[in-house]
Amino acid sequence: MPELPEVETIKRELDKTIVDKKIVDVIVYNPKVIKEPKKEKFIKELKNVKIEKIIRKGKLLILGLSSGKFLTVHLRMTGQLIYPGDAKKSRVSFKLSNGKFIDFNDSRLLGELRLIDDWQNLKFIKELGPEPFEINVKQFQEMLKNRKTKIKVLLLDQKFISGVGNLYAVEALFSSRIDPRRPANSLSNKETELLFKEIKRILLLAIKHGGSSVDDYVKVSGKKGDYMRFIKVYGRKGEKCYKCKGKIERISLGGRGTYFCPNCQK
DNA sequence: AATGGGACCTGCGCGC
DNA sequence: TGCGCGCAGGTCCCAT
Repeated sequence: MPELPEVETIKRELDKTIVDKKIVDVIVYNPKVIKEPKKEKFIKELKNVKIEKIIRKGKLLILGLSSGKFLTVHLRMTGQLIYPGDAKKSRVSFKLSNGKFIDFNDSRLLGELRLIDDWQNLKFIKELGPEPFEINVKQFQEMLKNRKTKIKVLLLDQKFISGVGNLYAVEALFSSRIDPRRPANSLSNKETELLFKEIKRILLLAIKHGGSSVDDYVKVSGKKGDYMRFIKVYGRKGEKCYKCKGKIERISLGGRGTYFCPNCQK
């Protein structure tokens, strides 16, 4: 699932491949993924427009265009951006001035494309919490102080902190040895400090390795990320904990699958 | 504020 | 083998 490291990986690849290229045509195979404006206007306003820069905010990609508008891309679960694409099984394909395509694939159709005047006015952006790299440990501790929500659920809340998804939340809690069910305000200063450090360490390590290809995520090149070999608990229900040889359990928290080692995480 | 549920979606893996 | 079902998770939305 694309989280901050996966989206950042894509951002960096787009910087190298499609920035400064012009969109000459837009082919819409499934208009469902276009949230605004309507398909016809979407196509018309993207033609003959240059892609000037790529911005990432949390898990959202924002393409700055020469028209002054912005194309936002949220991959949700199964979205992919592929370059060069084949414009065959995509949902929307953008033909560039060099004749190549950048494809937006999305098997589950949960992804979102928007062509808008000002991305900073998006509700999603206005409500977005800070990224872990934008705050210090004191601020993180302050944010947790009065929250009774389970720590795992809070880490997934993009309004609280942005960029962390299910996989990295679970991994950070494991390496911090914190039980995901603990109320956020029950964590000691020492624990919150460790957790904060581990979140940042794991996100950075995952960026370094091009993200985790556990579901549909692939890089813009179509190649898989390489973080899977660092995964300690995610998806390992019933398997042996690498640390204590105990059994990894899977429970549901906030409707999300949550993997942890009951022996190591207290 | 916390919590739990459904909705959106489709492909996959499971049990029978 | 084939089929139906539940589940996967990011986000929004609603009810309590």
